[in-house]
Amino acid sequence: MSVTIKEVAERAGVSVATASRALSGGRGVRPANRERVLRAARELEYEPNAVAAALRSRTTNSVGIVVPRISNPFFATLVEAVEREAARGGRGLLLSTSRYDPEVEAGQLKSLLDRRVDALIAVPCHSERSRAAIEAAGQRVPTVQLDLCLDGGGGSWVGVDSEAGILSAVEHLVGAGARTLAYVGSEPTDSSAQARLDGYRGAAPLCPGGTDRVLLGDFSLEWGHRAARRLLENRRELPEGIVCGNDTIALGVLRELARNGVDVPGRVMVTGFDDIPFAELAEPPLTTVRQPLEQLAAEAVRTLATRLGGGEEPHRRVAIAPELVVRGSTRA
Amino acid sequence: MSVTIKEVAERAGVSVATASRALSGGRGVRPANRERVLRAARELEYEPNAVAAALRSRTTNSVGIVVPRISNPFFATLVEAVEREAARGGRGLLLSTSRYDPEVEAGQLKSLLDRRVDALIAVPCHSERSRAAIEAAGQRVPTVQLDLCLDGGGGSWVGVDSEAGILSAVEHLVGAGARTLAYVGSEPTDSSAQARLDGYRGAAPLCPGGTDRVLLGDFSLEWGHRAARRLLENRRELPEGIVCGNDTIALGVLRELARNGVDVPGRVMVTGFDDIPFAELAEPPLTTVRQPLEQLAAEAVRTLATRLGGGEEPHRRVAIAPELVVRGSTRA
DNA sequence: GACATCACGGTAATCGTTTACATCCCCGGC
DNA sequence: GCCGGGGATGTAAACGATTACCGTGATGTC
Repeated sequence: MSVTIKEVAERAGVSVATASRALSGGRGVRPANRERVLRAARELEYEPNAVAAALRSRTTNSVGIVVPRISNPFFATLVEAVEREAARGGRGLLLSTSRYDPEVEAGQLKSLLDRRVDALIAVPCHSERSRAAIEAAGQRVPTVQLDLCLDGGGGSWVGVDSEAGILSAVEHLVGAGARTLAYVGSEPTDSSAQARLDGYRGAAPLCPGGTDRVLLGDFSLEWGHRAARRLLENRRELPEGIVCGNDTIALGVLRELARNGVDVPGRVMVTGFDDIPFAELAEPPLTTVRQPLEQLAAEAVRTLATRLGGGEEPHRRVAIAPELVVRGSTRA
Repeated sequence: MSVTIKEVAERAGVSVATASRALSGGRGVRPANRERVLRAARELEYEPNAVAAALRSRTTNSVGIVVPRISNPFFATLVEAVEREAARGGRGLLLSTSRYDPEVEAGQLKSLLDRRVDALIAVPCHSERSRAAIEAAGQRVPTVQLDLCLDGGGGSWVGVDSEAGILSAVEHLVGAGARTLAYVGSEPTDSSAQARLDGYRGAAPLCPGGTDRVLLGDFSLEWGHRAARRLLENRRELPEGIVCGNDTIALGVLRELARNGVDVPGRVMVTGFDDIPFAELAEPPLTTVRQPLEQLAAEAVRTLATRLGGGEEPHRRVAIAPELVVRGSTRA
């Protein structure tokens, strides 16, 4: 069917060994021979069979990634950055989604391992029920947890320093004059939700007034709506600053406040977390904690690369400090 | 290193051939032997090497996809749907991005072919300069163009019926009382831009008043802003309906109109195209033409599946009719 | 001139499966 | 009792590269 290295070798008048050497790097081959091989390959329109190469060399030049979903812009951007980083190193990216189901996630990981990816990047969809599969994978190939991580740590991880991010949001709100705060976030079912909540509780003392209103639901727009309605029940006690666990919640909150004629940022200031693309399109544009996605992806791939380079490195845990992006939903 | 089928066969007391047959389907193996093989595999924690299987069987059970970018929510959703569809069939998904660069796109396609994907799905980033690479790929494996397509057709394609979509938007606007229309879209550098523009021109006669204002730029928010400013220059000639080439443009237009105190939908009605997630979060929520992404993905995979099934089918071109979603930016 | 060294190139083993083909056995029909 | 057929199994040849190992000739050194 397709032309093999054997035919290239024949046409160039050398052995397959020499042809192989010439085609991959060309070290230890006389320039004249190298040229003849390359020309023969070109003339025959030779297309190397990466599968065969992978079998023999025991490396597929590919990395697998499993994320909860791609339609979430946050993960999409992350995947894009990882893809670019991988492509730069000549590696392919095998993408899977877990749909927030640990069983599916385990199956996807297994499938990726069967396909012999050189390394794995995973966003564990559950801080406990993802453990078995991810640790098993870590036994077989370099594996790094991205963004979320397993409870209790264990294995490499690259993510953002959520506590620091929330802290900067709280500092900003207090600095801008907010005397009372509330937190609207998600139940701590994953490590980010947990860390953000911890961050809020840790930063609360900075605010002299009240900070005791903590509403926990999930990371959805609807929860933002509901939480805002709850805060609006007693108009007088409406906090002057609302720290949200992510941008989606914050957009929900903003919307509900607008519907009820509450002035943002005049009466209430709102902050989000992530800096999804719509954050700056909101009305008013949302002040938020930006996730340094490019950096996260680059760091994740770098972590894997050093592990692939043969170093039996100890596990790394990298927390990158995020940056506060101030927009119209808070006063400067 | 890892356990091979040979060891499984030994433990089960059969030949590797029988072990292989038992592990894949189990047809032509006595139930007793089948059981013993499966048990041995379980006990040894055998993990099949998909690379070796792929080499011998000449099929990798994987499909490649190349899209311009994944951070675009439209493509992200598409990729997600394709991933789900592929996973359902036990196939892996190799993801690449072209970053709207035909050269990069060609390189990615070649890399995927080297990896011997069974089939390819591509969103050609340029209607002409993508041609060579995509046609070359089509020679080697079943290939389907998704969403966008090459100029002049050729090869299989699955996408949305843009003309019909724009037509339904125009009909809706006219039905809601708009007497003058304008179109804000992208220069026809890709097939969708072209089809939507054609759609507008085709539908224009439905509107008794003027429809001659056609502003062409690119598919960006900024272009939406600029185009709206241009329309606002002469306030009296502001059209009563603005048909936008996609949602991003429409959001830009909405925003600029809001800044200038124009009542939407009272004075002007606006429609988008795509139905990206933020469309319903806009203020007012955007009436738009929804792309049936799940259907597109399913249809694309189905197209490939029939081609993989051995059928030397002629090329298929499938245009799915989109659905108009009416929201607050137009009057019902 | 002898010998160690070195760069290059060829032969063949190898990676872990699938599968073509041969073999064997059992059964039923005549 | 013989033969044909079919199902289960084993043997071994692929699949298409990489690479361990060895041979060869050139070169350098003494």
